[in-house]
Amino acid sequence: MEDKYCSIRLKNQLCFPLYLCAKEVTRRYTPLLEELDLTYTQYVVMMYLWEEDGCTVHKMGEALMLDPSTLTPLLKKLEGKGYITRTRSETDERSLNISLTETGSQLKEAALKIPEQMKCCIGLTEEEGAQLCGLIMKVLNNIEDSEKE
Amino acid sequence: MEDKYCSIRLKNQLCFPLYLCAKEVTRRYTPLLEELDLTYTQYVVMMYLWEEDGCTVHKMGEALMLDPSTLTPLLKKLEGKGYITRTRSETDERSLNISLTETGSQLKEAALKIPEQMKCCIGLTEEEGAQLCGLIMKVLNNIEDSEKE
DNA sequence: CACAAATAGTTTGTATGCAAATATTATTTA
DNA sequence: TAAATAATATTTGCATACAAACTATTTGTG
Repeated sequence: MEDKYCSIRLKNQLCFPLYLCAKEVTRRYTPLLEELDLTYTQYVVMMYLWEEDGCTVHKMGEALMLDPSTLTPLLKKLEGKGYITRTRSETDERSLNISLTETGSQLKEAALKIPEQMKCCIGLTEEEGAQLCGLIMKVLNNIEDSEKE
Repeated sequence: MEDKYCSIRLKNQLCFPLYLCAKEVTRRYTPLLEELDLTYTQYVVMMYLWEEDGCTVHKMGEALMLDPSTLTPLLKKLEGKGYITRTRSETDERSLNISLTETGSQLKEAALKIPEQMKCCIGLTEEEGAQLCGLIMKVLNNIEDSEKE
């Protein structure tokens, strides 16, 4: 006999393990990042800055898909730690330039060990990782598309 | 020439698209769940209750991997909406029994349309979905194992 | 040029999430 | 059985996240 409510059973939702996995991976980062005095999101922001030093809040938000209202307090915290500076752009007073301090820049060295440690925790082969990443990107793209509808 | 900092580049992190994907999927649920007056996490809790009515906070937390300190305020909100009741267990005064009200139970009907709508947004084939789910479960298990170390 | 519209950040309000500390009740053990 | 321990939920503190409202600045337009 077919269960009418089959579709709404927790174990039939893809979203739930996805949600759990992201949450647990993030949680697993926490103790590793303690040494750098960074939270997970702060770590992501720093990774972005190590590649795009001097960007604006807006550009960072686009790249990381983070709302400016999420970034503002987070960037102030990073400024408080002495990792970045926040200065109004001279060419456009609306924009805020986010730049690494010497300390923030050098933190990159200490951060090098993090990916290695995490790779062990996640424990996928190169191939599985690529496969997972591909599927995730597909979902991400589909989600964005479905929003325009 | 090999880049020393290659491993720490944002695009080489598996965690980042995973984090983004979960976040975006959750965000995508929000407008759909508005009709049920539920947030995403509240929806997950309700799905659990539709299968495990009368459970305790502890048992729910184990199953959903949510801290009791996350569940307490959330369950109070669901109680405020009239979807559940929270009553001390008679056999063990430490435990709290979470039960669906008639309204909460009937909400299941309206919720039936949610998975269908989401499946479209996510846009994976049956096979891709299963593959993604398998990989995610593998990561989840590895993470948990790595914690015992 | 003046005013409307757009852009960039900030603030406020609501909802997670987890860790650590706390309170209460139940169980174990000496 | 009295004291120590364990189990369960709550409270507190901190850190995201996003939507909506707001401020300041810049750009587009009649």
